[in-house]
Amino acid sequence: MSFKHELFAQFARVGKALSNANRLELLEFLAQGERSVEQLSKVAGLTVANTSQHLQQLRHAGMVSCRKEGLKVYYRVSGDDVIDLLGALRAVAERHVTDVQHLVATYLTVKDDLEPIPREELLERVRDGLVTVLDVRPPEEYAAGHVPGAVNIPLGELEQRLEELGNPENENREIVAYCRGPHCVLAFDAVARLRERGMKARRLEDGYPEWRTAGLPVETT
Amino acid sequence: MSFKHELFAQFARVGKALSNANRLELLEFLAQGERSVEQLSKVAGLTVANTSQHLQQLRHAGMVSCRKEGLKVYYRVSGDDVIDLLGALRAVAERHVTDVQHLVATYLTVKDDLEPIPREELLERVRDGLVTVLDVRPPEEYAAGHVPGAVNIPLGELEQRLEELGNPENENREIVAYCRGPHCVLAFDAVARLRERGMKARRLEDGYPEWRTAGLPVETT
DNA sequence: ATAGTATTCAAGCGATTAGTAGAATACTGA
DNA sequence: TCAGTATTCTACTAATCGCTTGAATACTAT
Repeated sequence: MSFKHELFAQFARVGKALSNANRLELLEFLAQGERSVEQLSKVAGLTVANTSQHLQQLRHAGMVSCRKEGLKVYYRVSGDDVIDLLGALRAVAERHVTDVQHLVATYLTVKDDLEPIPREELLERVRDGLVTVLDVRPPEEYAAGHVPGAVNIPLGELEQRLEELGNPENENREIVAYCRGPHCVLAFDAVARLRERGMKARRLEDGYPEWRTAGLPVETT
Repeated sequence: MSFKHELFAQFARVGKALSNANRLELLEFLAQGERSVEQLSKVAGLTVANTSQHLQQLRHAGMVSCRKEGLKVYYRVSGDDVIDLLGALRAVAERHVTDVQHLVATYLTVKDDLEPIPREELLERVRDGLVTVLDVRPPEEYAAGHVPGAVNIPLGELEQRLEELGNPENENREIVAYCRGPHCVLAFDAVARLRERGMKARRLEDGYPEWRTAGLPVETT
């Protein structure tokens, strides 16, 4: 009978790792690919020491692994099952925590208007050459892996680099934007801006990590 | 940008619900079906007040719902996505927390010897009438739902009621036992005992909640 | 060696959490 | 109405958690 108790205690250790907003944010960044402690601390707005401590908690919970290269230590999620877990967590929060629905409704009012496109559908259209895929994440994240054929224009440079997207002969070609995940605001923003310019733009239903773990093809460099 | 932070804070609320061993145990029982506060407190070995408090935390995280009937309040998981989340948590713990592997190896040394059978395979064999399915959970849980055609013999009564399983004309008929979930010891025990008697017994890979949420047929009463 | 950099460790604080115990609430049946 | 029962609420304590600060470690380049 103590076996059972021990087992639940170990499961709870993984649960604990998920019980803090900053750790979840770190995990989401790690889901994009390998990152150093310093990068992570910047992006999450935490001190380096604090970030390091969170990362070690995640490591004890078996959710991330690390590798040392020279001075730097690079962390990564330790398997696709971790990304699945994050997805399941998100799903429950979205469906059952009314505050999340409220938040999403408040900040992403245009959510339904953006007509998100499912992964499989996008893949088909890419194969048929019907769409231009736009990756609005920072170049480092794009370099670590992206949807095949996607054009990388970080959100901040979108306005200046519009011509990279447009095909003069076919100005109504559809653009599908994606970013880090289903709640990342980058893609929402991009679609809104493109539409302001009269372009036909939609959003991928989720982000790059989900694309990759779904076993769909990816491209690097 | 505060949107993002708020969102992670809400996800963390769900994570917090998963961060305590007792709450996870309560959730596992709830995954079997509806239960009153008193039942839950008994089975988890907690005081009623404490159980009630845990349940309310789970409710605020949107993981359980409740319904009042007369004096009693019945709790239940608020959707199949919650069961998926528990499964994902278990999967990560099993694959990455070495202590879990150690625990399982120590207490369930026979795990591999029991040749667990996957859900789909069992369903086929049941259809072909090749196996006898044995549900070793308590009668209340059996009544709330079980694998079609399964015989219910709680573990404690197994030795006395062996004849309900055996077919005199075909003593080598295979028996597949299942219980609450992949780490519940009931089915392990049952298989071990049946094998001691020279019977051909195996274990279902996971338990009843997983069977049900996989969309496989269930039977009640 | 030495200086510089990335990360981890250790100690300490305020805030949060798990649990207990006892009172309060809500409902049922006599 | 009143007694009995299931659940929830309200303090309260001990333990844990998140974060900060400053020192320690590990590695690189000069």
